[in-house]
Amino acid sequence: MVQTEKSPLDVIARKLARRSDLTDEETAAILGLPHRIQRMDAGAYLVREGDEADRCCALLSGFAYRHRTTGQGSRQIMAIQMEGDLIDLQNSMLGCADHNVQMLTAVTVALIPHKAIAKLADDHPGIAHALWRDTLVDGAIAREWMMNIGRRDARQRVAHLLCEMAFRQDAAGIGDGPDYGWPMTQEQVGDALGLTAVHVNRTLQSLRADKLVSTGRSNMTVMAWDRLQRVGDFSSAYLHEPVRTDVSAQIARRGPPRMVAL
Amino acid sequence: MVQTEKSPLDVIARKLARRSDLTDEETAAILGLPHRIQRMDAGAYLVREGDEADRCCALLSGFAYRHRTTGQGSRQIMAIQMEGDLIDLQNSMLGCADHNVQMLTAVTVALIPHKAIAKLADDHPGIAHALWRDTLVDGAIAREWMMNIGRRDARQRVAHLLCEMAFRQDAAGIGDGPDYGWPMTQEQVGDALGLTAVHVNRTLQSLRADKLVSTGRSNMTVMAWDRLQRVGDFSSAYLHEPVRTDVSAQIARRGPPRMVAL
DNA sequence: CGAACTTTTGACAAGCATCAACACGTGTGG
DNA sequence: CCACACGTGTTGATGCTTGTCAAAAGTTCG
Repeated sequence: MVQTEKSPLDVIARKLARRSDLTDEETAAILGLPHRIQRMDAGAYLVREGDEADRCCALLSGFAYRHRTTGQGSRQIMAIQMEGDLIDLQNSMLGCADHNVQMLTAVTVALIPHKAIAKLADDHPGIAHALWRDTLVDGAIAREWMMNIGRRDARQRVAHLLCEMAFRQDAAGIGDGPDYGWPMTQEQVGDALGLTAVHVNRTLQSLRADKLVSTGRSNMTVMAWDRLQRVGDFSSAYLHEPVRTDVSAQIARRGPPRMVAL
Repeated sequence: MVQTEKSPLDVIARKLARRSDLTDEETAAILGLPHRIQRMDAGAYLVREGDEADRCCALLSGFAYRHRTTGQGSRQIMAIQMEGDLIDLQNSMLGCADHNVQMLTAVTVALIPHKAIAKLADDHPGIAHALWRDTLVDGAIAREWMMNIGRRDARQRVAHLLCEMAFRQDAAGIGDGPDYGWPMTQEQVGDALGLTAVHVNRTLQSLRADKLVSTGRSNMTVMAWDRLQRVGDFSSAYLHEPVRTDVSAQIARRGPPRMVAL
């Protein structure tokens, strides 16, 4: 792989390369994308529903989420994004934002004009393919959430979300042993899972009482990965991450890894 | 537009052209895709979860659906597909099927090797873009379903699904006045909305009693489009169909159109 | 005409929502 | 340094929406 002296977009290239093969030239093209680095506070909006979205955002650190509200004002969180994710491809490529993108924690992002991305895709079929795959996986995750919300009870839903957050952080190389970031309030968890905050609270207490996991302000610790996985009916297939013996396989076999440097 | 003597793939090209501009050359390339026409019965599987999916399927007539089951055996239907839809792009482009694709009615499909589609996308940036957009819209629909299931009550959910079915059939040019195809059993509706068949039954009865809609074996009639839309909290924005004065706008203004020839 | 689905009905149970307080930690300004 | 507001987590009491179970009625099709 090309070793361009640590472009901030490196995280993005690596994320895409996890699921698609990129040539050195393609990697270089991604790293050369015009962008503006920016810090944003927790709670800040990147885009609001209805906006004309003309830029796309690469998350360099921190967590963000995508959500929408019904006519009656209840909110549905549709996705959690983390380091390396290209967020708002959905909105910016379709022109008009059909949902909000908001920061969950303080973050640093790279803002990229959507035209530059479209051009990149036009010039490099391999990148077009990689971006398409990224969108396909995004859809797969959405379908899994749909199943989670539609067909599992509260205990399963919460456990499933915990599993996804842990697994994805490992895959992104930002997990730390059995400890993971847990940037959501219980109200946000409720809005992601179709539950009320009160019920999430009780459900989390039950999971903690069973020594499956412990959750704190902004961190969680997975205490029994395999049991948590069973309770949450979690299988990582839908995330379409390559199976890596160092991390994922280890998780699958016997719990969160001690962590392996990337 | 190129008038190639009615290739069966014409429906597909038209669907893509609804949301993306295609040059004559690109249209011709789509129509020239290698394919095999096949009839399938209601209930037949195109792909099962876990299969290696190496072909993609274009729906030429009839309805299909995509679904998955939890570890406990309950089913979640994730999408309904109709004439003109490219189904199983999701599975075939990711290699391994993460959900089932099954026919809802008797259908005719065109089976296309996924490699031919990948090559088409590589050779024609405009087509790559169109396919990507199609996937983006698929994701937008998934998010709307997520919100429907997670944050709306049974009455709203059912009404919303009815609206979506009607609207999409109009957009695809297969609607007929206030009458539309309604290919789902109440159990399937339940599995799509995260409800039980029994509750769907009661909910449909309530909607019928309120003279919003009438549903029969395989058809439905929208009796009060604007009220149904309000009850279902339905706004067609997420479908990202171009606003056409002949059909969509008319629906938005005063109910299902008398139908306009395409 | 009978088998297999579907739709419909009724009685009852349960999971989750709702409402309302209270506890706790954190940051802010006096 | 304390007082206070504010967001978040926690608890309890209560009730409604929806699920469950079971059976009957209607439909489709060989």
